[in-house]
Amino acid sequence: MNEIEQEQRIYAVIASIPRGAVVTYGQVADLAGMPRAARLVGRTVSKLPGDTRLPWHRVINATGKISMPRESLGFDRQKERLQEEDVVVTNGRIDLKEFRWQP
DNA sequence: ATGGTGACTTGGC
DNA sequence: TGCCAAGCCACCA
Repeated sequence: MNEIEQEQRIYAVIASIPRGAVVTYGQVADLAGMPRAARLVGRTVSKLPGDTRLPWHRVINATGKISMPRESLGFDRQKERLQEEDVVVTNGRIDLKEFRWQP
């Protein structure tokens, strides 16, 4: 599959994440049929246009943390969006046991 | 070609 | 929990 096709798959997976739930980059990769491509997912997400409708904020890393510097603008943006949909974020961390989405 | 760099993950201590 | 080393994928200087 080509680049665009990979992006489309990743977008589709992210778009399917229900409100109030989160998934890890690796999980997105798996669901998109691209195991071990977590980094690709991270890179793809980082290049999303600022006005995208995709719920990219529901994607976090395997340790349950927001993958961005705590002081960054993006960090705050993601945190706000998550809390807005009742996802508990403490110290940039989310409890995967409770909020991880399992299709 | 070659080494460095991420919005990553896993295993070990 | 936290830090590290390796493995991993795509990109770029």
